[in-house]
Amino acid sequence: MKMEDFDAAPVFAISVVAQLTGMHPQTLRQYDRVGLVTPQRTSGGGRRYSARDIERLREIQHLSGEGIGLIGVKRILDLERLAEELQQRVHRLEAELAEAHQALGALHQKATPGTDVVLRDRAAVVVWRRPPRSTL
Amino acid sequence: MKMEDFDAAPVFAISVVAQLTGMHPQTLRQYDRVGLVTPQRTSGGGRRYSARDIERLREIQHLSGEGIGLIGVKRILDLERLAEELQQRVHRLEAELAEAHQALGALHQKATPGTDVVLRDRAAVVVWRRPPRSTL
DNA sequence: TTGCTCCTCACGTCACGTGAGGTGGC
DNA sequence: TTGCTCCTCACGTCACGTGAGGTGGC
Repeated sequence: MKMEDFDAAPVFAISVVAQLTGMHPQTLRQYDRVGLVTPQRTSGGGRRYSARDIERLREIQHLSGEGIGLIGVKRILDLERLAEELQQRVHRLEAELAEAHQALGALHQKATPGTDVVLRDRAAVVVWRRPPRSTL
Repeated sequence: MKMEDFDAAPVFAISVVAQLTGMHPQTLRQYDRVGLVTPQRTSGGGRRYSARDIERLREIQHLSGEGIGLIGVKRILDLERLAEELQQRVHRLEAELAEAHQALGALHQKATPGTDVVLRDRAAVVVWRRPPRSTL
């Protein structure tokens, strides 16, 4: 069982979540109604919140405390998630570039004298063959 | 003179902006007061809006029309700008990686037989030297 | 049964757009 | 002067949190 499963497990009743977060149960139901935090349901209809739900509630609590309305909160959470994803993608790409850069350096030592390597910025790489002098 | 200078030139009086955007002059003053859109001022104290200001006003108009409050709008505009920046950075990095990738391919043809190149995913690159068989 | 849950309806507060009212400088 | 600008104060509307009131299932 992966850790994510624990985070997503629907275990907390609404009263427990209300105590944990200090939020009014009606507020939690309202958030559910507008689709901000949608807990799982028991067969009887009771809400069961996961640890991830609670974490999201805390983020909402923070933004709402700054005076931001629910529609705005939803948009902001989406945008923050998007920005986080992009940030990670940037990090991954930078690592791959550094790797390629290193590989190029190593390979260059093995290349024939007729080939040259130029590094632009930190990472951009260009390869060209010197025109043979004999033909000029 | 660069194009940016035209976009940032403070040329529109508040009445003109109100007509252009269909917004109430008082609303524009309110946005100024809370720091959402801060136009330049004439020496007499009059507001002068730039084309960029008006563009920002239209974005605000759109978000506000969805029922998002001013504080939320400010946060969202900032986040959208951040996401856009990151997106461009991703594009640039991907282009650089492709360039490095191509360079590696070209260089590889010139490399000595003792060196090898491995491409992971679309871009990750690893270089290693085969262990000499004679020593095993 | 008791304590929890569900739901809807309603009220208070606050944000925000809009207007009035009075002022001053091109 | 006329038309524009500035500002503050105030009102109406709406979003949102909170509460009451009545219901049903472990």
